[in-house]
Parts: sequence; C-alpha cells; structure tokens
Amino acid sequence: MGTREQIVDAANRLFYEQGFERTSFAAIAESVGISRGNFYYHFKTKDEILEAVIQARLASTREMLATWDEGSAGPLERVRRFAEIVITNQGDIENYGCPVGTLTNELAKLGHPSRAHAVGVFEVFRTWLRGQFEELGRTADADDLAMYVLTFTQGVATLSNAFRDRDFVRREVARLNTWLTEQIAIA
Amino acid sequence: MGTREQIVDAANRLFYEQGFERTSFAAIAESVGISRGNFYYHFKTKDEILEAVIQARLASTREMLATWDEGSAGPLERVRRFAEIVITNQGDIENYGCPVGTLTNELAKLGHPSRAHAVGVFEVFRTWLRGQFEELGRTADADDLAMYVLTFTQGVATLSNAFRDRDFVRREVARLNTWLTEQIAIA
DNA sequence: GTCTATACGCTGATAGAC
DNA sequence: GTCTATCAGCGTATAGAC
Repeated sequence: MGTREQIVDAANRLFYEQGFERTSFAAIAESVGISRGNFYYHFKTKDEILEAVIQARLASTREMLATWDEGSAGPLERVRRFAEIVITNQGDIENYGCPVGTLTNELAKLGHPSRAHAVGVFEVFRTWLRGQFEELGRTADADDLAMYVLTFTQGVATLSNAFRDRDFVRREVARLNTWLTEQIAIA
Repeated sequence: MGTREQIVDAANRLFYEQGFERTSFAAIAESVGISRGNFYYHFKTKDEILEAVIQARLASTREMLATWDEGSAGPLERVRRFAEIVITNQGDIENYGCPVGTLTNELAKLGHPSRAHAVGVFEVFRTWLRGQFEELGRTADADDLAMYVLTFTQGVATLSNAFRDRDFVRREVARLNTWLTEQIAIA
C-alpha cells in the first residue's frame, strides 16, 4: 500500500474516532509512521485529506452495496442486513457513533464546504435502499421508506452511543424487522 | 444577569453551534463582552464551563417538561408536542443538529469524563416520556416506547441536518403521530 | 519521496495591577 | 471583579537538505 493510501486510511480512522478538527497532522503522521514534513508532499492542506477520506468512504460504501447486490439474498434480506449494521458495528458505534452522521454534523457545525460531499454517503445509501423497495414493489413510496430506514439507523446509532445498551439496539432492530415484514405485506 | 450567568449562556449557545472543543475562550469572552483574563475569575478550566453548561441544560429541560405537565394537555398531546420539537427547532437543527445528541457524541469521541452527565439530558427526556406512556396505560412497555420516540427524534434530527429537507421532517412527524395513535389504541 | 528545522498564530492558562 | 501582559505548547504550514 502506497504512502498516500496509508495516509487516507489512517485519517479515515482517526477522523471517525476523534473527529476531523481534533485530529492533528502529527497524529496521522505518527499513525502512518512518517514525518510531519513528508505529509505535505502528498496533501497540501488538511481539507485535501478530508476530501480524499470522503471519496474513499464513497467508494467503499458503493463497493459494499454492490457486493450485497451480487449475492443471492433478495431485497428484503438486503435491507435487513443494512439495518443490522447497528449490531455488526456495535462496538464502534458505542464509542464513536455512526461515521456518516457524526462527520456530516461536525462539518455542518464548522460550516465546512465539504459538508455536501460528506452527505453524499447518505445519498448512496438512500438511493440503494430506494432501489430495494422498488424491487419489493413499493415503487410509489420507495424513497419515503428508504428515508425511514435511514432515520432508524441514525436514531439507533445516536442512542446506542449515548446509552450503550445492547438490549435497546436488539429490540429496535427487531421492531424494524417487524415493520419491514408489514411493508412487504402491503405491496 | 450576572457575568457568570452570561458566560454560561454564551458558552451554551457556542458549544451548540460550533462544538465544545472548537469554541475558544476568546470566542466566549468576545460574545459576552469581557476580557479573556476576567474569564478565569469565574471558571478555572474549560471543563468547568462545560459542566455548568450541562447543568444549565438539565435545569432548563426539566423546567420545560414541568411546564408542559402543568398545562391542560393530556399525555398523548404532550408526546406529540415533544416529537414536534424537530419542527419547532427546525432551523437550528438543519444548521447544527440536535444539541443533546451532538454534544454527547462529541464528548464520546473526546473520551471526556463529562459525557455521562451530558447523557443525563437524554435520561430526563426518557424518564418523562416513560411517565407519559404509563399515564396512557402502557405500563408494561412504557420505557421501550419512550426509547422509540427518542430514537425517532435523533434519527430525524440527524437527517434533517444532513438533507435539510422540510418535507421529509413533516412526513416523519406524521408517521410518528400515526404510530402514536396506534399505540394508545392498543392500551 | 522523505527528512529536519523552523515560522507563527492561536490555544488554554497564569500573574499581578487596578 | 475586571483588566493587561505574558506564558508554554500545539496547530497548520513552509523551506530546503538529502
């Protein structure tokens, strides 16, 4: 893995764990094992690293969803799998929250121009979820249902981070799965 | 209003709009109209200001809910009013997110010892909501329902902050109100 | 491509005059 | 209680040797 790629990888992780603004060049450099000076050969400003991290997240998200689409599971199972991310990533969410929601909010508070790009990750999930509901026959309100599922994940992630209560997460996932079953019964 | 109270007020607002760590002493001092030096007469460290802000938020939250309880509205109307906060505070939420969820997450990422106190604001809402559902006759699962309503507000706030789509917020509030009607029908 | 050395503003925080 | 003056440390960023 090239140095630039290592920097983006380390920054991606640190931006998630500590936040964008709090993460210093020194911390990223130390994480990668290079000097602070060498840093500026690859990225001229901190905003450039942020942009690279956002692009990497967009790419990895699209890749993950494409892999899911290629699998044998149907759209209902795929949406269930998406909702269960709050269980799969439970430890990280308890410690740091959802990487998408917390970054977009931090950039909103900073008034950062890259905020819109960060929201793009939400848009990738939204579009993908909409496609799943369309496959399930809910073409008229597929986007509404997609937004509802996104709302669910963000609400659970925020409260999982606050309360760190695994029973709560399990119950809410069960509630969403019941809701999902009702939705496809309607279609 | 005393100087100390003004400091807490300004810090409360700035912590919400800019985040805790990003808000500097200089910014708070400027907002209040005092010098940076005078600051340390009232608060010895930044963490002390944070604690004062959290205590102020706890007090104002309790006060607001007590006022609601004293009103003529029943528990169902009160819960609806709570859910509609995402519309009442729509502008601020679009710009800065939910003050409770974003502070608890920032403190989680910082590993800050006051995180638990910040979560206390969530606990105040949770306890109050639980009481409303108990009044509605859902004693067995009042806490689950309370957590669901909290999950709703946090999810909507995060996506309202990301997408800034007022139709989405309106639709989700309508969806919750429908859900609430179903819940009291069960009881 | 990677390093060391360095500039310089802003941070939280302190000391002491008034 | 409020002020000015000042501190040490860290932040991003640059210059230039290797």
